[in-house]
Parts: sequence; structure tokens; C-alpha cells
Amino acid sequence: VVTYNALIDGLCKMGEVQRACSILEEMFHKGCVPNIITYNSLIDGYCKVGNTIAARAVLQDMVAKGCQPDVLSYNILISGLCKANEIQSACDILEEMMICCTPDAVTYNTLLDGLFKGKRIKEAHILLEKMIAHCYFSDVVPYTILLGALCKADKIDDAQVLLQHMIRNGVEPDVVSYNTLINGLCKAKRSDDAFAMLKMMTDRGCLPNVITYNTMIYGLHTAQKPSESHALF
RNA sequence: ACUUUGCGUC
Repeated sequence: VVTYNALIDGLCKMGEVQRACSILEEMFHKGCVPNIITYNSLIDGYCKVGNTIAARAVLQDMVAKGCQPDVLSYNILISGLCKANEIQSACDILEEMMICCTPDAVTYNTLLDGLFKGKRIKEAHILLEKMIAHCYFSDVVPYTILLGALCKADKIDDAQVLLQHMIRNGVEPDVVSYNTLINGLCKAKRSDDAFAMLKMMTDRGCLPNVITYNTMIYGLHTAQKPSESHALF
């Protein structure tokens, strides 16, 4: 099963759900019983190609085959629905999952991000309050989701304040947090601040990655400051 | 190294 699962997951990640399904058939023929991981990979595979209908069908199907979905199964589906902009369905699935399992930090992180990206700001804030009350803000991911939401709302200064806030609360920003801010600063044409952020991350021991540099280069060019990109080398 | 959440280009 493990070998088949690895294969199915790999195909799903490449967007080859169709081929993953033929592997599933092969498993059945060889008398190899798919487990929850097999189904979770398939749900994710359908979500990745935007086929949320099929993703939901896999969930139904696993139940029919006596395989009870777990938190991950629902998290994967909720993430897919959010990415497909089916925010309401994602909220509905949350209700549904609570019947049989307990949503975890990933569930809430996913939904928070989906609500912000889906411009459902009011609901996002309600969820945000609940997450704060339940101590979910002890992790870098929810903070980074907020940083991104602030940047996209052109509240870069608030995002900078939040960065200080998380550090004070003992949550160390990671490369994604910094990249999010650098992107926001570049889009706001604040290249000096973007360079300052790059310096700050390295000073704090966070290594820039390829996305950091792509963001800087692309940002500086669109800000009509291509000459400054030399400073990156 | 069997499955899920946050970042850039496309």
C-alpha cells in the first residue's frame, strides 16, 4: 500500500489525477486495499486541478467503502474549496466535519486564509477573534496569513507592526513571513524598506530563498527601479 | 520521504 500511495500521491501532485485513478484500479485488481492516505491523496489531487466535485465524490466514496475520513481528509477538501473560491462550501464542510472529528489548527488556518482571500472580511475577523481566544496565534502560519491579508489591503505599516508584535510574542517569523512582507513592500514601491526587510531577515538568521530573490527582482523592476536590483548580488 | 494550511513569477 505504501508504495502505491507514494505513486498515487506523486501523480496527484503533478496534476495527473486521471493516471492516479488507474493506479487505484490496479490496486483493487491486485487485492491491495486503499487506505485513508490513498483517498486523502486523491482528494488533494482533484482539488489541485480544481475539480472540487470529484474531490467531494472521493470523500463520499471512501465512506461507502468503509473508510472513515479523518481531519486531514476534511482539511484537504476545505483547502481545495477555498482555492476554488467556494468559500461557503468550505464553511459548510467545517460544520459537517465537526460531527465526526475535531478541527485542528490547520483547519482554522486554511479557513482564515480562504475568508480573507475571498474578501469575506467580516467573517474572517470573527474567526480571527475565536482563534486568538483559543490560542491559535502561537504559530507562525496564522500570523503570516494575517501579514498577507494586511499587505493585500495596502496596510503595509500595520503588517510591519504585526511583525514586531509576533516577535514580541515569541513567534519567530520564517522565510514565508518575510517574503510576504517583502512582496508587499515591493508592490508599494517601497524598495528601501524591502531591502531593510531583507537585511532584517538575514540578521535574524533567516536565509532568503529563491522566492525572496524573485520577489525582489520582479518587484524592483515593476517599481521602475531595475538598477537597484544589482544590490542583490 | 505514503496524505493537509501561509510567500514570488507563470
